[in-house]
Amino acid sequence: MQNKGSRDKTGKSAYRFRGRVWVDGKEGTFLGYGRVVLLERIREHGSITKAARSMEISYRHAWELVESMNRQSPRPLVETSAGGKGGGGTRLTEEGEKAISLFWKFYGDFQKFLADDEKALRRALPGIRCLR
Amino acid sequence: MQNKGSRDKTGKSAYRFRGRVWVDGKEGTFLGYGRVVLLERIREHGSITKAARSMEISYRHAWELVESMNRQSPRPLVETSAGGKGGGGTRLTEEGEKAISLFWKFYGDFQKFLADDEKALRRALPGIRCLR
DNA sequence: TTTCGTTATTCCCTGTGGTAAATTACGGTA
DNA sequence: TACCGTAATTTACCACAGGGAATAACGAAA
Repeated sequence: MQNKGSRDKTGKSAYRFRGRVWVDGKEGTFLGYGRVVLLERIREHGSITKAARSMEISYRHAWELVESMNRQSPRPLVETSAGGKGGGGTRLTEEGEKAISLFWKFYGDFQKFLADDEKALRRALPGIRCLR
Repeated sequence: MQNKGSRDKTGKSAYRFRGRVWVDGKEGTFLGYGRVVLLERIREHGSITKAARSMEISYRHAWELVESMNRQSPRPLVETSAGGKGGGGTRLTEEGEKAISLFWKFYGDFQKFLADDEKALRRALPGIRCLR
């Protein structure tokens, strides 16, 4: 079968410039997309359990992410308490808020870079649409 | 133990802004760092077998990457021949050369973005060094 | 002291991406 | 025709990240 390759049915290039960004700490990933969404869900729900359910990840996984973030920050992004009223809970610290806004800034800049660079590369290499 | 968190022994922030970029085609990844290095090794060695060995990946994996790239391009990036003198071999096409230079341009732009944005974010948020 | 819902921890299971190895196909060359 | 080193393909196996379930720890309130 003939390979239509790089174009979709509209004739536009089917290639897309993609990527991911994250912030590394001393033991690997410190902040990434999923981690920051988790922080936001924790702020919203006040518990790791509910935050995990809302993201459809296991409590175990969510807890490990929280632990990893807290270990890599001089001050925890999240404070937990087990037992007590309502069984306990989890609350976002000021540090956590700052981490969220820092990451979204980074993330937003990156999305803009992707769009701009794709445009620039298409302009610079007219044949890019088919890698010609 | 006290969590030293975000600084290394020099007092500089231990956080690093990282990321990956790739080019998506119609069945997922089309070009990425490993794939492009593979293309270069194929150009250098003239065989998938030797290219794979030089990268310490399995022949199977290398072959799948080549297949995937060829399927997603209107013209193959790599041409293979089985049998014949020397048992056959693999050669990079003009299309393959273009793919390599396109990706490295994209990759280089991204590295620059990472450095610039890290600098900009540190300037914009003075407390970023400790997420303070 | 019992209850309750959460955090914290452990154990087992599984899907998956990959390697390793064996086998076949290939086609020039001697 | 036999040989050779590669491409192509199949099968078996393995490592491990993550899910799920089970259990303990916790501490305020009734």
